[in-house]
Amino acid sequence: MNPTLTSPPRRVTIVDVARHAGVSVASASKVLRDAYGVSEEMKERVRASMATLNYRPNAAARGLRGKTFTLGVSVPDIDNEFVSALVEGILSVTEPTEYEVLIGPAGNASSSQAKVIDAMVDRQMDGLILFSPYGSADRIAEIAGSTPTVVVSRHGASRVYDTVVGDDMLGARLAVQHLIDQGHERIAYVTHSDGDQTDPHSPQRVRERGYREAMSLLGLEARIDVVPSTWSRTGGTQAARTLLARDELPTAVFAGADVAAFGMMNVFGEHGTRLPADVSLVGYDNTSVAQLRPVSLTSVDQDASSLGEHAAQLLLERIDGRSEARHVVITPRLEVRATTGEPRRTDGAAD
Amino acid sequence: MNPTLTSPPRRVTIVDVARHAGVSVASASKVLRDAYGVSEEMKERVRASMATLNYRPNAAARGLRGKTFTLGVSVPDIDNEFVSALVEGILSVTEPTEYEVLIGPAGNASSSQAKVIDAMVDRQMDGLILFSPYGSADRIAEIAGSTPTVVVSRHGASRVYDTVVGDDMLGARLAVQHLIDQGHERIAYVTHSDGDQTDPHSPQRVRERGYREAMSLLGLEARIDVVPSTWSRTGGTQAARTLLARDELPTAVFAGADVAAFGMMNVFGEHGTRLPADVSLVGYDNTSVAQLRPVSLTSVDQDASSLGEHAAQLLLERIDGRSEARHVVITPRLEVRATTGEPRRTDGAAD
DNA sequence: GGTAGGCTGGATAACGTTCTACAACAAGAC
DNA sequence: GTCTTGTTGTAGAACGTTATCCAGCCTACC
Repeated sequence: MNPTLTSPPRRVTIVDVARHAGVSVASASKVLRDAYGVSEEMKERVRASMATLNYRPNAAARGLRGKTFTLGVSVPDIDNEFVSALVEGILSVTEPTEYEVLIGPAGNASSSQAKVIDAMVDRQMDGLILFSPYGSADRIAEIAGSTPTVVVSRHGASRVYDTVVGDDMLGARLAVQHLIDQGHERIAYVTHSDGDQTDPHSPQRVRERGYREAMSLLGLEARIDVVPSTWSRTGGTQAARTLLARDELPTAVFAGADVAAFGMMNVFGEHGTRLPADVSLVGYDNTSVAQLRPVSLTSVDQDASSLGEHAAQLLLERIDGRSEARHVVITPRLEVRATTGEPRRTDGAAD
Repeated sequence: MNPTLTSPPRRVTIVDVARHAGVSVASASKVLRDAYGVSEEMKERVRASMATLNYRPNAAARGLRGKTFTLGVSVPDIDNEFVSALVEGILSVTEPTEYEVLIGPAGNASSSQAKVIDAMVDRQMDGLILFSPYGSADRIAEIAGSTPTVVVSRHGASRVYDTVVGDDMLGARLAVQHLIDQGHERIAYVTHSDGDQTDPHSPQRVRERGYREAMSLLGLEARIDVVPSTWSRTGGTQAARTLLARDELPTAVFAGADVAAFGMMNVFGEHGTRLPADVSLVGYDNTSVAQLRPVSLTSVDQDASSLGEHAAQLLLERIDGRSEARHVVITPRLEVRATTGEPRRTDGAAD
């Protein structure tokens, strides 16, 4: 069948298209790019040749001179419901465009994150969406200097890149307020202490500030109780074990992320600690697992999908040439479910 | 600071490295690639220059002649726990290598899948891992002809690409056998009917065959009951509604995927249908959500992470030059949890 | 009827790498 | 001393595209 039996048929290039249409390569390139200076008639002819030859431009070659039409999304772990929703939002915006989205699994170490981001830059991607990146703001700014960049879920505005964040201060306040409204006073906050501890712009730190502020505002500063852990299922199990090892369990726990809350649920379940009878639990992100009926976790919703849409929108604008920075803040909302209720009356005043 | 104030500093290229080290570009390229014909002394000198100049090769340019050191993983939806585990397995193998993994969100339509796969080929990726692809076997073979390819979770061996699959026949049999052992007879199977209906190699079809065979083998062919739906949370809710609308609920449901089972759990919960008292439920994939204590779904485990490891391993071998195809089958295992139990005695013989 | 200007189309030099072919040289064999 | 052989380094042509310039040609205007 194939004239040269051994090797696979060579890919059709723009040269083949040009020859087939009887025009120069330059002209073929022009119609491919919709550039100025080609007659309607020629456009049609070249387009027809592209179709019959089944031509697809080589993105690698394109990248060398022009654009790659590729957007990179770096995420710490894809094993995160929040990330799925975010990506879905991004895709809904990019789908009608000619851009392709590729996701880089960046891991939770700042070194592996840097590696993935570098890899995306090295592949000449046209734009980057970084989800909750660990690197220093300077490093991000440096990258943004050469490649349009939008940062998601990391506070701290910049002049050189755009940001899209949920209002984590408010989200934390909503969670704490809800618990206090129900009569809780001993409310613990489970934080994420991986990555860059000192970065005041990480969601975990901002949520912590929201928690502290809400507690203080309601006269509970003495009860402030921050449990260091990580926002993962295993982090949650560890945090729960830490709490259970104490003399007295707090009456409520605000886990900074749903995943951590899930880990805690497992441990509480094993120990016969009931939710919300023995302890109330609030998560963050309102992932689809939290919405599962057997789980029914009270959680702060920050509309990941809309975060993603905004991010993609901003990125496309950046690529189109916008140079002043924009910063979008999404307002979170508390979704009350079955894991929160009134505290058990422990001290004095029996039933 | 910057000599040319406006534009960002030009990237350092191999030409800069060569000049800095006082050698030719060709030689610099040789040490970069660890190619034959360079003295130790020169290697060191060039490596030093690369380090001081902070040189990173341009992957797009590399792709034009050599390799891009990029592996593409196409997945229908990343909002799938199984996929997360798969990717994790892949990364554990590729991490020590110089290859970078990028994930393409391919969606559930066969058109969008094709688009993503094309995009990866166009970007000159060195190898492809396709998870549960929809396209025809011919189309996949065509791609595999030009780019090393490993197909995951799609049965049907090929001479031109490798495959890694769970033994879905066996998995289905394990699930059905378990239910029958507990005394069930009216066991429904919820299948996925998106995509290519006629493809006998899709997991849904193979699991269906396993289900039918197990039922028949135990004399229950009259009870065979295949519920068409989709393997997603909403698919599950629809399937559950369909079942509830019948005169009589089956005593057990084998959902072909955990996600579908989750959707069903929600609906059953709303309707006061208890698990397993009123109906037993078995999933497939043993996702981490199934393992969550409040969920505790009985499920077939096919060790996604090991699937991923095998796939990555095979792909690296392919890239290294292996040309005969290899096909790996992973043996699944049933994980019994709280959603399965003896059927309620409905007919005759009261307590 | 000359010429300025607007359209079309094409030549051609990049872009940053790889890799083949070859040059230069040294060392050993006769 | 010449010839072979082996080692180390380099020139330079790809790879597939983009984008800048320039050459025709046609029209319209003086």
